[in-house]
Amino acid sequence: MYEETQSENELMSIRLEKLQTLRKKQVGPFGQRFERTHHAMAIKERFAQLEGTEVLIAGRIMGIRGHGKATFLDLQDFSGRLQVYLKLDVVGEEQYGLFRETSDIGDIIGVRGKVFQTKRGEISIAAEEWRMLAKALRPLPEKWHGLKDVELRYRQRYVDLVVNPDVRETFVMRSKIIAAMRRFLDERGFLEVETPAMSAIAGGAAARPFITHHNALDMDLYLRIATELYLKRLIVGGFEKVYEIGRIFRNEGISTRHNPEFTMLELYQAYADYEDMMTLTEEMVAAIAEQVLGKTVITYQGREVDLAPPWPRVSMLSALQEYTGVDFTAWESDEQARQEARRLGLQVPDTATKAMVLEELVEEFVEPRLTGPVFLIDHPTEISPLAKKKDDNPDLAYRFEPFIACREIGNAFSELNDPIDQRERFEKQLQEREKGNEEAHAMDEDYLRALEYGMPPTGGLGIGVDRLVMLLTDQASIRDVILFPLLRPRR
RNA sequence: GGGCCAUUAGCUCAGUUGGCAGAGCACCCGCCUUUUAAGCGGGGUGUCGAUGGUUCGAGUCCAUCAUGGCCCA
Repeated sequence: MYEETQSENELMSIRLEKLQTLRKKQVGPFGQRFERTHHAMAIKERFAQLEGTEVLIAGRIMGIRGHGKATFLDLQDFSGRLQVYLKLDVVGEEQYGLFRETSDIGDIIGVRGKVFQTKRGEISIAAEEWRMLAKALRPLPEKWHGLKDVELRYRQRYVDLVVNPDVRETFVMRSKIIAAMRRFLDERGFLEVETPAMSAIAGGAAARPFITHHNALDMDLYLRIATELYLKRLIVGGFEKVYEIGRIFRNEGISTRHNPEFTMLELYQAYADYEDMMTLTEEMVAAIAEQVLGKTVITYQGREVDLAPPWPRVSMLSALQEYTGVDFTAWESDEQARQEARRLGLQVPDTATKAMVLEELVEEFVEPRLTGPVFLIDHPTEISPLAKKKDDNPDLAYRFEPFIACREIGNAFSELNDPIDQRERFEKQLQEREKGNEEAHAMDEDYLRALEYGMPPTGGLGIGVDRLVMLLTDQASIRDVILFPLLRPRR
């Protein structure tokens, strides 16, 4: 893909010749700073005041319409597009000729001129002077179909962003969503912190980590799979409300919902519980939607969802029973669980445990029904090794997962702050690991030591930021909300 | 990991039953001083993803591989 064909070479060599022409005329094809007075959109919006005044704008040429001794161009900057009218009489023969001789669609130029409106009503700049700021050596994709090839769009996102305005808009939205999230949390007294992305133990989630190596210490390090255990150490240390919006790395497959590196919000609030986290979640998501979209009713892939609180709470096991007739509490063995799954037409490996079967069943039969915003609550303790057991039923944990449009967007619980119980849970996870479950939790002695100093009762919440962005921007693939998603290197 | 689909010009795409490789935009040359998918006249710029195979002949049929997409695990 990156090697050039004959004709691509020809297209580029024509542009290189134009670049040489610019050099010969002692006009640099790659300019210096250019002081703009306005963005394109500002000129359109404030035309009434600006008409007749001189402005300086800069941007990429997205269209050229030549008319002999006059030329129209479309100049695109971050705000939008504006037409520039280049007339031989006004700019003079030399400047006009140079433009016709050396410029192409894709070039970045600066223009000084007066604001006016054409006969047809198009707000434009009548150029008095133009300057090449960056000569483009490669041609842009076609002007009205843009760049459609999905692979090229991801591999050459810079081109995608130049020619597909909706892509640019999605990433602007992403930025606004994260800014709104920060604002919401900051206003509530949460402190933003940063914890290690590399450490000797990767904990806080059930996932396989990436391994890297530190040369000076001659030791392997893991990239984090969650920020959880460090953030809770900070609660031990006396921070009462903390959050981190951080890059997480999980060594797993790639799909429309998974990228090996992604962004997660995790927050912890001392003296709170999962009920508080549910309230916080619904208020935060609704507030973000309100700030970014101006409303709480969103449409995701053709389905309308209202994010306004409160969101219903649905117990995981009762939902399962309702939709499948299965009673998890009646399972006495892994074998029985597997039989139930197979009876319902699900393929499960012979090594599947009760917990694994439960997760399969929920994914298959419950999640597709969770259209509205809803909290799926009270997960079995054995699949929630960091969550506090329920007082009235130790087999269940104070845990929930928020679902919007059938998609899990987070995970939260009343944090387990009993170091003795936590040690037992870790030990169980170790047994899992010995049985071959590579996603089982690692033992973290230092985390246990921290709990042994005493952690207040704490509510914790994790939100998949990319998935939230997908929902609010109505994108079907996580790759459409990550600027540079992971792809196999070409060749 | 498995199934299905895609890969043809810089971009977006046609390509019939196996019979000379096509269009639009972009690009090049000429004309054109308020156009806007500007227009008019002329020009095709290609390792048909790669490698094998079948065939007198392969973009087209077969096999393998590569990359991507969708679905499943």
